[in-house]
Amino acid sequence: MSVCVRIAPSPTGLLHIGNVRTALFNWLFARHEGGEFRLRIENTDTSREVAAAVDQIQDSLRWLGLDWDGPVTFQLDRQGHCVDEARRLVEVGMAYEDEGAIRFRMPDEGSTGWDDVVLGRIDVPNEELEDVVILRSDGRPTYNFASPIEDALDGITHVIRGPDHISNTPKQLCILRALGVDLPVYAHVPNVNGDDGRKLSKRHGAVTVDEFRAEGYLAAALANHLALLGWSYDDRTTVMSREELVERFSLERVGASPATFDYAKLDWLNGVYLRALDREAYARELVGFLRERGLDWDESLVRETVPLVQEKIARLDEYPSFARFLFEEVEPDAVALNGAGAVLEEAERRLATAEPFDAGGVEASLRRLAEELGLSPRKAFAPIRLAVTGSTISPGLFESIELLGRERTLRRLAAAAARAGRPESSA
RNA sequence: GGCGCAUUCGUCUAGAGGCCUAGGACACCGCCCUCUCACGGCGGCGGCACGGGUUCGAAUCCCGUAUGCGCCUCCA
Repeated sequence: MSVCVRIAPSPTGLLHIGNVRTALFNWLFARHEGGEFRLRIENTDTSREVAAAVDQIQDSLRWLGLDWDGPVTFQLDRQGHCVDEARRLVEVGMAYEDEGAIRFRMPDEGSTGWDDVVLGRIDVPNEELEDVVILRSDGRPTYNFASPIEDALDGITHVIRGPDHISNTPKQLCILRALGVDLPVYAHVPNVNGDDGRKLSKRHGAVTVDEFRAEGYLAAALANHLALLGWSYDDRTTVMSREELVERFSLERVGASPATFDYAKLDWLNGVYLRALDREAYARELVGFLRERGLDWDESLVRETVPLVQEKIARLDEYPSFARFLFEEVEPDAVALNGAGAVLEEAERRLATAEPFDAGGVEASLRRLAEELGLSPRKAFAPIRLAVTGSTISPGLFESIELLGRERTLRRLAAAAARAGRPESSA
């Protein structure tokens, strides 16, 4: 039988990364099995906020590459069916009216259990199961009724969801049995927590897909990292492409204990992905990122900087501060420049005539300068870097100067020299 | 409070009774490379929550304790 899974977020806000991880597991499982992955929105009203959240959810899934099969379905659209089923259960005596609402009659004896793919066998004594409300007095079905019915309607074969649903499962199982439909397989995957062991929230850092995207993470890196939260392929494989994840994923290897989201590891992984990109792909990601940031820096120059920054930054959002000097004027800290006047003037004098004015030519010229002034390269280049890039941290100095061009370089060196003063006159 | 689930280095994890002197990765520390920052290389620190069993043998099985989380809504 072909596999069919679903992700069923409620449109109450932006897609939380924990739900995204669960969505990813569903998607990986479906793709691995050659089955279907569906998107169902558990909406209970049709307000404008809901419509916006629905778009948001779809954008997030699409950006991550989690494509779904078939149309997006809405819980609200199938209320009628749920109501019919509730009435039917009342007619056959498996449910009863209680002050206007309808409750499902849970069995009193025996137990209800299932073989959870992740947790193993779980059995719950039926006496602990309350007669749950399946239809509210206003006629709307409740979650514990609508959700399993829709799963049945959609032909869901595997319900892969968060652990907060474990105690709902026996109730849903009883309802499904009363309805006489096929039972799905359940897999309750563990939570993703913040570093304090609690639910991941804003104060831990980015929590929605949008936020990760805005911080310059690559979709493939995020997906890779998320996949490793609660699942692993073996004892040594960390970096896996989307294709490899699909090929290797299995529910059997999903662990039972909750994971803590490790931002530092994501940064490292993102760097790995960023460095692996070819120049064109990197440029595309970078240009797209800057555009979303609202930075209208010259695209062709941005593209030229790729070789200078690719190995240096782990997140795209590090780019602006790292390469700003190529697009905007700089203001080196005068105190840090103090006493470097001689070096700066000499650098200006030599670079005025250095040929060719490319990274190699500039490097040869500046190294000679350092040697002749009796300075270590480190010492000699520090003030030059500061004068030219405005920072003590920058891409390679010589490549940066080449890109900046002779004219702007000389101007910055002169301006810095004027503010720097001579070593003996430093105050 | 009741019920449920979980518990291996700081973090993600490997481990399905002997392969474990518990492996890998991130982080951290040190050294090397080096024009800064990164990258890369080498090395180091560091863990089976606790207590009882079972067994010739337990990180692995059982029981209990502790801790964390979840559910106990006419929320989803």
